[in-house]
Amino acid sequence: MPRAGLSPDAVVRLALEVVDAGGPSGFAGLTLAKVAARAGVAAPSLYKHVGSLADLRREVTVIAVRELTAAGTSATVGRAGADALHALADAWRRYAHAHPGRYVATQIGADPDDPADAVLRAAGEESVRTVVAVLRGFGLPDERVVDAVRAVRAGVHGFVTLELGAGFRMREDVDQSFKVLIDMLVAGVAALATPDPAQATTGSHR
Amino acid sequence: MPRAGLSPDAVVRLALEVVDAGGPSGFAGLTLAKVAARAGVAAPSLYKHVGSLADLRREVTVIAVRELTAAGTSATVGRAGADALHALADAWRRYAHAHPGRYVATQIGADPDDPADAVLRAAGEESVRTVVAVLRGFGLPDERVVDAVRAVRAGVHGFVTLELGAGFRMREDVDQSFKVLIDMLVAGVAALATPDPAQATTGSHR
DNA sequence: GCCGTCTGGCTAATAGGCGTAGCTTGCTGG
DNA sequence: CCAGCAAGCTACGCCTATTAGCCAGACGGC
Repeated sequence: MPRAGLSPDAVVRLALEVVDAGGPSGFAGLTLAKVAARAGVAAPSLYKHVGSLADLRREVTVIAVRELTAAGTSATVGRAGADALHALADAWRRYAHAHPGRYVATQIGADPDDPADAVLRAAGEESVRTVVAVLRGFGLPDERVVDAVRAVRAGVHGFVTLELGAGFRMREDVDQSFKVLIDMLVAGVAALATPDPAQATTGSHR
Repeated sequence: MPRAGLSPDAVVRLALEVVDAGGPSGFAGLTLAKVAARAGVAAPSLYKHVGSLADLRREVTVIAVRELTAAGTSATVGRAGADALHALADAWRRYAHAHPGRYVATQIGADPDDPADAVLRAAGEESVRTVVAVLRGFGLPDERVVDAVRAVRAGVHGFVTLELGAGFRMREDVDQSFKVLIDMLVAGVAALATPDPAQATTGSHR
């Protein structure tokens, strides 16, 4: 009969704890039963605060996406060009290392048709906006921006995903490999900005 | 009392059907119950042919990895350099489009310590070997090969993952964006091969 | 041709997950 | 002070995986 004093926000906070406690598979291991146990409450009681497990997962995802976005923006403030892009990529990877479960949550795509995913869609677009802002510094023609954004997202996300999934042996060299990848992306984006295809990799930005 | 005539291989075949029928989430939706239904058999009967759901998933993963490897090798035979790398990347992406469920299965990382994952580990290494072979054509110094392999894997895998996960709006331009990304990787790998950097950005620390 | 054994099915049952229904009780606004 | 709302609870239904134990068909040895 003692009230546990839960609230929707408190439940989400506990869910984040569960995700964080589970390592890279923390998001997959997020379960109402675990949240309830952490709250000291029977599982069905959670439905007074949350619509469903799917809802809870979505809320966790939104928070993770926003945190990732914030990490990117705060890392790139006052920087431009290659410097900013490196900072953005490093910030993303640091976030993934610090919160692997939340980073995995980030990978969840929003259903374009589901109204319940509207907030998540907005969060994702906000995140893309950061990348666009960083790439603006390269002076890309408008029709190439989308390609550059996708390349950067794909490269960083793919690298981090492989890394978290234990896809790499030789752990010591991973930092170096990441730097090489980002250098490739920087050079590639810079090349996209120069309409003359003869000479690539001229680091001129704008 | 009529025998269904199952066998371990037949069960795996049915599992692949379930995965294929489920689209990008087919691998996540792989369940013993579904396999049993497809086999016309009660779920516990499957244990006569398969150790557990985890075992079945691993077998599916191994097959998917081998198929992906085969797609890559057959696409690159007789090609070299940028041509081969484009062919490899395209082959991977085509495989992911043709078998999204199996491609997702491919992402499962092998546990380096689990003996049960030995076959999966071997399959993954075989796959990496294809990439190494393709990159050999660029004349990379040995100590850069690992960086190049990781960059290529990360880029292609990240792109395809985002694409399958509905991470891209404006679906029409995706092919173009992929080509741009692969061009970046090709140029980046080529730049890695030339030790004289007019502008190689091999910069700050370690 | 027959018998024994092996094996591939089955049902029953356990354990754990999500989610719903309906009850009870503590807290709070008037 | 009390009525009602809200936050707990238990009990239940349905879905998973997995184990245990039973039974009958098929096949090898004689």
